[in-house]
Amino acid sequence: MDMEEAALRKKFVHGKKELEEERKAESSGDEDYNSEDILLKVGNGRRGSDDKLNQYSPNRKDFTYTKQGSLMPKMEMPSSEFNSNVSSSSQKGQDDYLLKSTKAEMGEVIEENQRLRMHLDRIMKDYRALQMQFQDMVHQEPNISNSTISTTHQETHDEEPELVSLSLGMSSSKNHGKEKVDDHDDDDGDKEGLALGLDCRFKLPKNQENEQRSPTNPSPEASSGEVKEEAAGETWPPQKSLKNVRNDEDEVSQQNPAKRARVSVRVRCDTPTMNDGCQWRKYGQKIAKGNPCPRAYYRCTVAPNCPVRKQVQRFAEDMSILITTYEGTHNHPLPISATAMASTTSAAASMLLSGSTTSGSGPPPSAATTFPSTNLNGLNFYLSDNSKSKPFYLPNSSFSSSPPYPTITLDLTTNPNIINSSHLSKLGNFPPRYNSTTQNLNFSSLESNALPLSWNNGSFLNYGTPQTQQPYNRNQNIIGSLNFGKQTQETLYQSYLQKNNNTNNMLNSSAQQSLPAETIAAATKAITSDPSFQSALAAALTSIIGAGTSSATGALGNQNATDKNSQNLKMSESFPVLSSFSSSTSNVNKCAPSFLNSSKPQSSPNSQPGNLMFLPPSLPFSTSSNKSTSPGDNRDHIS
DNA sequence: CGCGTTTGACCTGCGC
DNA sequence: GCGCAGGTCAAACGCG
Repeated sequence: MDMEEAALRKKFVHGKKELEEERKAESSGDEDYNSEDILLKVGNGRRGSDDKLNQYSPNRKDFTYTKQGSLMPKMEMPSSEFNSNVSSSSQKGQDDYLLKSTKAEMGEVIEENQRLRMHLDRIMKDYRALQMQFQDMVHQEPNISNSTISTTHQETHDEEPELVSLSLGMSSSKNHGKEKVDDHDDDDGDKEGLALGLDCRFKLPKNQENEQRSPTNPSPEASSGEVKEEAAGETWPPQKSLKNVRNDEDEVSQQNPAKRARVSVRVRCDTPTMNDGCQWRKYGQKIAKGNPCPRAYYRCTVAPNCPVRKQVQRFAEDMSILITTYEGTHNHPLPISATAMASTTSAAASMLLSGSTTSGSGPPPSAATTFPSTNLNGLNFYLSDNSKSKPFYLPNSSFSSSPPYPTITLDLTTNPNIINSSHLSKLGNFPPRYNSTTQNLNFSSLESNALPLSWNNGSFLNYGTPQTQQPYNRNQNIIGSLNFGKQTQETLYQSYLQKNNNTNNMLNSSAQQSLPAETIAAATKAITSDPSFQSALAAALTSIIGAGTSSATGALGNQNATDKNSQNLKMSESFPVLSSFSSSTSNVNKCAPSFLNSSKPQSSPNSQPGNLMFLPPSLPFSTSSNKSTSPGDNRDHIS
């Protein structure tokens, strides 16, 4: 008995050791991934491996993850029994049973390990091949695209804008990829394969930023490394309001007549607005046609000249849904608390622009794009066009004339039924004048229909460190809420931004205005094949989840009592990053109620959501002056 | 008193 | 040209 047990243990340990050794051998290369990283990366672009990857889902009950990412069988018996402390004869029967079952599990584990090894090898090969492929494209395309992007923008300026809807965690998909997103991994991959700039210019002085802006690529953020909430090339204010624009902004606008993209974020939020980490000043409010709820206009006040504005409006048919539309490009570094949102929205926006200006003829930057559905880091990420699946939206519905700007909507509400085109149409032109072509992107997490994302009134991610927020002390309250490695996030985001330039250039260079259907297909390709977008999205999502796992010291506050009470994900549980989005609908997306809150006892209920309630009272940077730090603070009587 | 919000007026673009 | 609607301005107002 004991000998058998010992043999089993030895066998098991041996198998485990092999895995570890293999991992070491693989990590000895240029990249320092672990198996998780590799799986994740491959998951970015290769749909074909989804099923395989799913095997690693921590959701599996018979396996658990070790810190190193290796799979360990979940032993039914206590570890003490496994340590051959089987002296008691009364337990012999039980021990026999346990040993028998353990033996069987051991065999499974060994087989599993072997399979894993094979998969790992294959994945590594695929990944490197893709990496090389993309790298080649990145190196080859920029020159061409740089010379043509300006004209491309001109040519596409009048092209019919599209509304792209991004739905996070809304549909039930079957994919359960291994969803853990490893930021470092992304960084590495970006660095090597995507040539993403990792130089952090987050605080680049504005003049330098302008210098770094490529004349051919209007996106300030993309080149300057600033966080952008809008798509590349877009500039605020609209041409009609240029009279009030600063000179530098005028220059940008004039140089970049390219269409502007808007990013609309839809969140269930009980608070007037969601706190996205930026400071906003309300400058107007208006009743929009078709929506009894007034639309509020906010201007970014982080920097005096920041052209970024946003509109906040309640959803007409569901007042609990708050729609925030961002427009413009920040000309200043953003508070860390704002980078998460910014990265997500910028990714979406750039994707939108890329897709809208890309013809379907060109090969996607990377293989593995599957239309209309793609697995993105475990997110079922599919796009539906007018002719195909229409999960939640009814494209071509009641949108009126051609919208001035392409708009991408990030739908963080959990109820797919609510958000659909018919509802949109009743928003009262919010965004205004939307048009026919509606692209739907559903970042659905498998079985989950809810996204644990919550902005906590906006800042759903807080991974910053004080050092990075020097200019924005007011927002530092967020610090301490979720610190999971700012550098990783920043790097990743920077990488995304920089890479995005390349991608856009690439896409634009090959782009000609195309038919709507083609445009949709192109957008799909662009989206699904754009590792940067995936990375950015994954980063945002990961940060959320990662934050949740970390015992967020600070709260992401800003929730009203109701939100706070809302249940939340048990972040303490092990989860695969993206797959973990399976929260009940109720959890989802109330601005405040985020799972993030769950990690934090609502110690600091703040009547003013905008005020970074997150700050421990002791923190010096909290000031009362930021009354308007976020619209949430502002008493905009929306709804 | 300073700062932010409110709100009516104004500007602009678009469709008829 | 007119009307409508979105968007912005800026004086008035309120709050701390």
